[in-house]
Amino acid sequence: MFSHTVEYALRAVAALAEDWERPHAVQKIAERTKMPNDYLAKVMQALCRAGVVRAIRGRHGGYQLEQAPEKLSLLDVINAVDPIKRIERCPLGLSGHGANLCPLHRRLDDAIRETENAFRYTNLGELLQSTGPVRPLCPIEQTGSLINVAF
Amino acid sequence: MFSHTVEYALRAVAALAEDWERPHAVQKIAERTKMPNDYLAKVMQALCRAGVVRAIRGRHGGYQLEQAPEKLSLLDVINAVDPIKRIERCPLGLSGHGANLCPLHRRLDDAIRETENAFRYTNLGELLQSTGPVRPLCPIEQTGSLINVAF
DNA sequence: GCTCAATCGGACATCTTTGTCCAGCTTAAA
DNA sequence: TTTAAGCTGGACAAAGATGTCCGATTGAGC
Repeated sequence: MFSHTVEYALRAVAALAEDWERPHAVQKIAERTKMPNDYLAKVMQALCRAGVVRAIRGRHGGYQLEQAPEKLSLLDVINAVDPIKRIERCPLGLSGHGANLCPLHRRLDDAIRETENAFRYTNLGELLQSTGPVRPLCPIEQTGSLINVAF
Repeated sequence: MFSHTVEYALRAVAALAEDWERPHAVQKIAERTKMPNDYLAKVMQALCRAGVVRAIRGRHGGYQLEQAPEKLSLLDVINAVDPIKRIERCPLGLSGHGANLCPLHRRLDDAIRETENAFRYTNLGELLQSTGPVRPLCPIEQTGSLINVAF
């Protein structure tokens, strides 16, 4: 239901959010999040243009979140790379409807709106903090030991 | 959020549902629903293979719903052409997680599940019958007069 | 049996998404 | 000032989604 690009963007910001006040190189993020390096580079550029992350060029540069994870909603990230489009008007282009959708498109748009809201009201900070009965963080193997990361 | 193919499939079954006990030719459906004739033909074949509609070949043939509109959910239609995929396991392929999703993917999957349910519990019959304060059916111009159709 | 309307299904064209490659620019640090 | 790490952006390749075309096949009605 969501594009690869969205999935990648979310993984990337989740990785940045763990230590958001310093820059992380694309290559490091790519290793961490197991996605194609060069494609991630494009995604990061998009996130940068959208103001979600900041690019620090030059040696020891990289990308870092523009704001604290608590201030960044999942919807911000999604809309930065692959905006969720509500159904504004009759897709059949029937004249004289304006915003009056038929029952079918009303249902579809309702579902889109619910999804939009679910992501609007979830911020990155929550995801990092969340703990539950079932272990919430994915462990990842790194140089022999297990550490918790945010996906 | 939904593919063109899904949109087309839904329009098509909505058109069939209005008079579901007789076959409708692809060309008629295409005119009615304003979509490309030949592409619709492919979509209808998919719906047929999935058991949503029945094909009647030969002269005076066409497609008709396999069941009454009340028995067909929007999810049936969607899954016939472009299945909604839940997130079953960690997309990063991290070992040792099984069904334990991290908070990010849990959120994503929750949203997908909600969407799935919204469509699972809406049937075509409801859409045709629904009347509300705002006019629920799209009027479509046909040979000079206005008639109501289900989109 | 013949004809014609209609589906069937393969081939192909086009566009978008995803993924790759690389030369050039920027900047920290030696 | 030189070097190397790292982003920038253009070009391009591969794959999938969408759209088009057309001959083959089916079956109702004459």
